[in-house]
Amino acid sequence: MARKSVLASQATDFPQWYQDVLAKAELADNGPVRGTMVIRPYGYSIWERMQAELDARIKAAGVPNAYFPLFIPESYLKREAAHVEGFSPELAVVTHGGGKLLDEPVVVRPTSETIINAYFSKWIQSYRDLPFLINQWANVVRWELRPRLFLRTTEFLWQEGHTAHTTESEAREFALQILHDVYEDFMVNVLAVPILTGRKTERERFSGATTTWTCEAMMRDGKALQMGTSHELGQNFARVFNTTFLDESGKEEHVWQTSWGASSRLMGALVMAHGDDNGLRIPPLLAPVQVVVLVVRDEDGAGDKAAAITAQLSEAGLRSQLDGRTDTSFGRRVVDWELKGVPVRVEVGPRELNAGEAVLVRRDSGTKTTVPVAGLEVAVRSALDEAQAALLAEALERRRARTVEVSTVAEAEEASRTGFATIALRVLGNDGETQLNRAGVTVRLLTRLDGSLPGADEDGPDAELLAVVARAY
RNA sequence: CGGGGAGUAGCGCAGCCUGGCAGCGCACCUGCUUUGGGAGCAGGAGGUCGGGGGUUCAAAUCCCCCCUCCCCGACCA
Repeated sequence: MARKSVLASQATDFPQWYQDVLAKAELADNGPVRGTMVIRPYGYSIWERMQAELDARIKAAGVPNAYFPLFIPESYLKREAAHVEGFSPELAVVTHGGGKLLDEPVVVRPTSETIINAYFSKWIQSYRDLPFLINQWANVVRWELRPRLFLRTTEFLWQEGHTAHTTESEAREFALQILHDVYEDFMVNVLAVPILTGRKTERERFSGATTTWTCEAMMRDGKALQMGTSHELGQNFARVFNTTFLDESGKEEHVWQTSWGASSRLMGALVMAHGDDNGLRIPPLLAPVQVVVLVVRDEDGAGDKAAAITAQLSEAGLRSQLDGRTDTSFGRRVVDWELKGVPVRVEVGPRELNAGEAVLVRRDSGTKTTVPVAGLEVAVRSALDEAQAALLAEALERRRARTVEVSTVAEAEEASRTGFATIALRVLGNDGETQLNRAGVTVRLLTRLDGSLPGADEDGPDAELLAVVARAY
């Protein structure tokens, strides 16, 4: 009964490990059309947890949900020059409908700024209507040249928020509020993934935005992943869609807008930020199943006892599940739950029964402790709390260890082989960014020297900014 | 689209060079024994060998064309 490895090891072949774990943990499969993805029930249950956590934060920011059409008139996209230029190569365009050639092709939304603005201009009349806030949960399509499950798929799931405000500063404030109170809070406190927040460089900015704010994290292979973005759109879309309002003095003004999104890519972040050679490690606050109860051997009523323990844990408010299988070897069952990353495992066998105990195993550390069944929920809860904190601490430490300050572009390129590099923007410059791009390295974000967010206009040769550069997914 | 690798059972692969009954491991089904870290034995089912064309008595194998997937780039959440 020697243990065989189920997954490729991360150190040997990280991309293979990623594919292995998606399959073995039953998260997703490739769809039949290149770049499409089937999200399996276990994977989807995790996504639903992400949705629930994000949605609650979005609502707390005062943004209600709505739904806009999948199909957008092609002409809408073409109105905003930078926007259409940014998206045209990745659009899916429908030319036929009902068996006939369409007069005007419709595009499958790559994002919904245009169609939402068409309705904002209809609904917004007065400063009294502002701020106008909308979020939608939807699928979008961007024809990808190089798809990867969750990280970059042709069709993906996301939420996209769209807001309109009376002033630029109010719009900026809102974009940053979403960045911090929705994205950063969720990513750090629920996903247990430490992130850097900052501003995108001009070439990394969203097509049609004036400023893009981003959340970037380091994966276990040292590469960066953009986990969410919040954009200031200025009046770009308002002008082309004529989204105006009458201000208090009766003057007609264009609204100032934001848009912001986080996608099913977060699933990839979860896998690559915490997963180890034994499978996923899901942070307890996110986990759809927080604790699984296993019957080691169904003797002396162990099966019944395990069911009772599961009920006990559920009643205590823990997301619990009983694995009552007895036709599969114990080792197999353990490996299954490790692959799925369930944070805590409770093992009940004849040995513990007599003593009124159970074995509690933490997935993140592998730590095993024997605890009394009476009050088990307290021990489980504290194990979950510790695991949540440990995953965040581990990820933070990895990022710290793999981030180096450099003072030349060549050093930045070298450091990007294993992690992040920070370099003064003044030293990097536009040419340095080009040079790094050629080597497959991008500027992930810009911050002030102390790591705080720069102003949206804090730019130019005088700005004392720091660039964080890395290879990215 | 450029460079590299690979398509053979659900998954992982051998067979191809040198043409001659389509195989192995895991998974699956049945039975028995098992169950404290991927159980054992016995029996069984499962294949247009990515697709099309060609050469040949005979093609997974040789030739031509096409398609798909993976890795590294260019586009991007």
